[in-house]
Amino acid sequence: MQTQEFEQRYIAARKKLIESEFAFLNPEQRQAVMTIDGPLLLLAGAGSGKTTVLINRIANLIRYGVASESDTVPDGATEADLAVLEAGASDEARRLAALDPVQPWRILAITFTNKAADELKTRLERTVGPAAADIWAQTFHSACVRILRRDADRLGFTKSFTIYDTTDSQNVVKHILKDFNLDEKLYPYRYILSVISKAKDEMLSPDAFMEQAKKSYDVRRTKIAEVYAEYARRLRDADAMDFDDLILNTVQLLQEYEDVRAYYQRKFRFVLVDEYQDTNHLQYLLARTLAGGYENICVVGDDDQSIYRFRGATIRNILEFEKDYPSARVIKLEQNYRSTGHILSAANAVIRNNLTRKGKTLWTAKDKGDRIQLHVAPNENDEAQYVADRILEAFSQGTPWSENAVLYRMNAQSNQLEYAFKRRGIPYRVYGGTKFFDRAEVKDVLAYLCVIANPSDELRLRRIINVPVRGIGQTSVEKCAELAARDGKTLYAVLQSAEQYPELQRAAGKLKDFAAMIDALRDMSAGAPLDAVYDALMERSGYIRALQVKETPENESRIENVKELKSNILSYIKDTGDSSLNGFLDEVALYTDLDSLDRDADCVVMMTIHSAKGLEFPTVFLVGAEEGIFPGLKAIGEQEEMEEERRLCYVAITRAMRRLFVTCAQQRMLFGRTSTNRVSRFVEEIPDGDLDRGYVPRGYNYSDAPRGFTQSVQRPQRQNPIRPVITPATAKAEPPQFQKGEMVEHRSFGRGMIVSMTPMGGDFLVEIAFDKVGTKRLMLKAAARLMKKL
DNA sequence: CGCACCACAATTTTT
DNA sequence: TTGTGGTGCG
Repeated sequence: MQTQEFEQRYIAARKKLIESEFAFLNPEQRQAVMTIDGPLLLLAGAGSGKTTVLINRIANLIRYGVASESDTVPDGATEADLAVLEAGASDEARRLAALDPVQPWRILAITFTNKAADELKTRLERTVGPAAADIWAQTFHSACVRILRRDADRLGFTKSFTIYDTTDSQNVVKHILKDFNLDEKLYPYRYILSVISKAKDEMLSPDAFMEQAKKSYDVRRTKIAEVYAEYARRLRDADAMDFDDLILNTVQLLQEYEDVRAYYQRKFRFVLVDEYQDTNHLQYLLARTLAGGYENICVVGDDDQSIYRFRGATIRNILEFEKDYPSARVIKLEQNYRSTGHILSAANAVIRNNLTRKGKTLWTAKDKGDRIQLHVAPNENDEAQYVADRILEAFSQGTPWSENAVLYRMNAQSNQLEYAFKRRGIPYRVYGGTKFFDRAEVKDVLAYLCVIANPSDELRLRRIINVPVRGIGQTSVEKCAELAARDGKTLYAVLQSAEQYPELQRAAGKLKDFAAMIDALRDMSAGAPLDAVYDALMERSGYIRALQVKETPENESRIENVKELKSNILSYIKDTGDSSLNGFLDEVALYTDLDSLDRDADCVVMMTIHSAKGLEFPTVFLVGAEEGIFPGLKAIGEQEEMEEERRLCYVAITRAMRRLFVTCAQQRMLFGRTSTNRVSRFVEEIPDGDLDRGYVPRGYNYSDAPRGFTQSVQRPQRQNPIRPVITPATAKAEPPQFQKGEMVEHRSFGRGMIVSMTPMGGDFLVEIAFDKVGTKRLMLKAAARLMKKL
């Protein structure tokens, strides 16, 4: 018999034990980890350790189940048990503390990026061990694919439907515009896609959208409705879904099919959503529906970091979470572990100017650190030089290149910086450039694989039907398409039975051969592992052979890329243990960022502020802080847009751990036009105490400053003493594996000779004369792993 | 059919 | 200014 006193002591001891397990967290973090039941909104400021909380919350669920909040005492509990619990941490005590532990497969943790999902998985693995493998830690899109692969046939797709990426969607729309004879000026495909995307977000079917458009008597909108309908039809015919469809169709599947909904709602006892401020309406619905069984939904977000409004993200989701879930509990994480005082104070001051926000103020236990350094350069060229100089200066004092990040509003701003870095031999890497999977040759091979998996995929079929050239011209393809339309077959089906069509007599043989090749590869893919299918594809299609015919450097790099794809396949098989074609294609379709930020390479990092979200760097350069650039022209005079820009600025500032430089140019040439800009209002919003304005030329708003002055001469001395400079000679320099005069083979630049080698910091600056791409200056440490001696 | 040249447009973009 | 996409010619 358990007395009331016994129960209370038992519950208290149990809670104390769990608390001690998470003693390394701060009180708010710990509270978040130990809050179990019902909806929970976690307002997590930048750098407040939200991923840590997410991980440990899951760990708590798996280890202790609902124990940290429950007032239930297990039936058979004895005095002896209590004694063990009260004695504190031991394996036995931990076992006793657990109450209804949550099975890992009943936890769904949704993120936005693959990077975030991967990080979550890796850290979960480290914290909870092998159990991590069963947790659904996925992106919105990959979770939807997983759900749809089971039941897509109920929606009229096959289970091996294809995923269209943005480029595919664009191509479909472009084709439709052409077929409909619509003027591209009046109907830009980008705009149309954004309208379609918005319609999907509101769950408006093409019919419903059309009805709405007709009611508005808007001719243009009515036309767009027709395009939308045709777009939907074509994707359906191709057995394809675009990114929005993945979410939309999942929501529809769950809404329309009681049994499917019940299955997932019973399955997911706990749902966690990361970056909740970036969810759009559909994603909100999805999360809400999936969590509909137990309503144990925990969302983590920061309204101040919502920067994807233009993509449909609505800050409403986070601002009104408490309305959506009246029983919701709210916990704010306001202690920042990333940035020093001045930086944080500046971030707070800037964001405070926004009206639409929940309101929270970050604080730090760190000291004030350096003030934010402002630099007003006469033009964008000097601005870039200033940045390069500061980085070089830091490097000579022992700071690795990779501790520096340069953030800008637009990709177009990176050029001048690249130029300045190249001239000084500063190794850098630009993120957000052309991605591996966007290369034409890679897309070709992937198109082959897509067609093998899904012959209805006409878009991709058309792409490769004559690549490499096999004598199937435009005319033949169009004729086939007409026949397909006439007989209500797919284009591919016409190819397969080409000999039956007298219209095709001349091309029939080639068409049939092509279809036979794809068919054979499909048969093979049913049994053989993917890498073998790839080899067979290369052999039978002659893709690489065709590239080898002409020995140009471009073709060589194309061959490299195609082969690189095979190593991607191999590592996919190795990582997942899955060697199916469909699995790999899903991965590729949803993975935009495979060559993601690798920490090994010691390079200065350059990217847009958008791509920097979620990252941190010891030193950050925020460049182009000018009215018209940041905030952008389009935001000036628009309240909501301006607030989004300000949030973007908040994100930028809070990326910096120890040092933040803000730069702007009085005159800037952008898109071939020179303009004179004032310093960004966001800079003016930073309190004087946190900002070192450096040297400000008289009348800095205008273009009358003397040209060609250099900042270092005219700027007053910094207040903080500059650390002694380590001369390159005294820095620890490893003996180089390479020597002057040697011939080397570089992975991207090819064959070359080392012309010079200059010690610099703990590294060497090498100059290599390449046969094909001319002389390049590289930092040896970074380059060495890409080179071998010849 | 492939390549060269010219016009045109250019926030941001997790999937 | 730079990159891309479309057109026209060899």
